[in-house]
Amino acid sequence: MVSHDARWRQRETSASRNDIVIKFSEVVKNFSKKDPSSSSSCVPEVGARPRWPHPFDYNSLMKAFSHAGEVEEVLRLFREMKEDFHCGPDVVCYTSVVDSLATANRPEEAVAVFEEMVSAGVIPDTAAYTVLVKLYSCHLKRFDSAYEVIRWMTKCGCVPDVITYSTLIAGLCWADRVEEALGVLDQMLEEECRPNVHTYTPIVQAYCSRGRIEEARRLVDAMDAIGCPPNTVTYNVLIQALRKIRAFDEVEKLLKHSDAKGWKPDVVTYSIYMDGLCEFGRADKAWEQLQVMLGKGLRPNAVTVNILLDCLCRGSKAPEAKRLLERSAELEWDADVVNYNTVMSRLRDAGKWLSVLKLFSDMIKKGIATNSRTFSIVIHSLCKAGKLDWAKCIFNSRGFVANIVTYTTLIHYFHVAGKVDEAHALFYEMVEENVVPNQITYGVMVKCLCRERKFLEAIGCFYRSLEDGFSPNLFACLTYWLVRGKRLMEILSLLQWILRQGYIIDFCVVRGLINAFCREGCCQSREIYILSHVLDKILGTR
DNA sequence: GATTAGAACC
Repeated sequence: MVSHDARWRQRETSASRNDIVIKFSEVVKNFSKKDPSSSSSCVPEVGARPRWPHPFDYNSLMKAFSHAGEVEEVLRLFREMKEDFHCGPDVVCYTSVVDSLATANRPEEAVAVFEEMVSAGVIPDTAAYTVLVKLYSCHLKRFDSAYEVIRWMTKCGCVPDVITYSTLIAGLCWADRVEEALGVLDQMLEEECRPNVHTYTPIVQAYCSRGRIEEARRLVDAMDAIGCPPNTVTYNVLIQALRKIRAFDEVEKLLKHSDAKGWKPDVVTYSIYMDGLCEFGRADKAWEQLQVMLGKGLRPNAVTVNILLDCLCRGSKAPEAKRLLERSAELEWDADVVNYNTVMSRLRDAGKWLSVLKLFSDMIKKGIATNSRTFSIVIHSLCKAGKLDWAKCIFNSRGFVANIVTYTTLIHYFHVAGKVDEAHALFYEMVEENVVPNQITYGVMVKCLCRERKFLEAIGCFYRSLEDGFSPNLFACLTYWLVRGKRLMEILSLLQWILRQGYIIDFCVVRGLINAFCREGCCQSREIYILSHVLDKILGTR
């Protein structure tokens, strides 16, 4: 069965499927009918049209699926290549698969495929080892292993190149180990491996994200001096940092001198700048930048449009944002699902459920693929307006993909409306549908059960939530309700159990408990004794 | 003809 999450991802990536189909048709042109009885060789005769898909073809397809985040398709093609066509993957194909798995955060499988390549007698090249470095450095932050891969590849006669080192440096920078990254840069220079703009930009970014703007500025200037001029991406990183500290004059200065410095601001540059202007209440100036962009022949993309729509919504102009979205085709804006979700969520917050429904209908008419987030916004909007029946009706409609947020929203509103049975039924349906409850869902359920004075069930629900880790907030919520229900003995045994498990009860939990006890007036005879015992347990004073 | 590195919105 396909999980909800996977179905959600399919919707999220539906736009990129078109690209895949185009690439697939190009590849298919090179394929003739599969003939399992003929020779298994995949190498065409000289001058003959290839009868079998070549590793090139497989690799093009695998890259397209990998780019769209469809790792299962990549793996299916990889298996097909090995089993159906008996055409052993070469180092390039193995590298694509390892990279795809690493990017999809499936490290064990990535390493297993790499090992399979070595066992199959395929010799890894620099690109293959670099993907392993990326896995350990950028994804797992296991730098000892990343260094080990570099030593190992060198021993095998494979020289690490500028990409290998830049990848390692990027990982170190993201892990806030800038000084160590600078050490790697020195090592590169010692080995006469010339750094490029990809090597320096992550370092500029690390300085920027830690507020070390002056060092970032100096490095950008130094890059020019050492013959590795910063490019648009480097400047975008710097501009993002300047925008955060509201140094808009400096951003203007950088843009003004861009020609002289040899770089061209792109749609990302203007989007960053406009987003900063919007965030700090300078919407008019942001819209001016849109004109500047258009004047340079740069078309706003979906991200730019989103920044502007969000800007309107923040300025209490959500209805205006809605009108722009509805006219997006005429304005030649490529409105996407995120744009609609942004405006719809703001309209939902403003209680404009009818406008939310109108935009939802507009999306469907325009053929813009909706996703779970869209449905959650629509459902939430209807629930907020007290239209639970309509919400349930849309929820039950065909083609609807509910996720954890949708379920939790509905459960919450059923609970608030006192429709406890429906709330419970949805919770069980969710579990049956393999949608895993999160701490927010458990919080709603605990409240729901406690309101009905089903304290033991609420405690059971809390124990179940521990599969997802201990949440002090959820624990505080449960104990608050137990105090209100005067279930002091239950609190005591729960606390004993929690402390035995080694979970940490923080200050917020203790304060919440004390407040709850005070509110309930638990200061008489036997109760005050139990209360004192409970507090001693928490504070470890007995 | 294919493989490895950096930036913006929700």
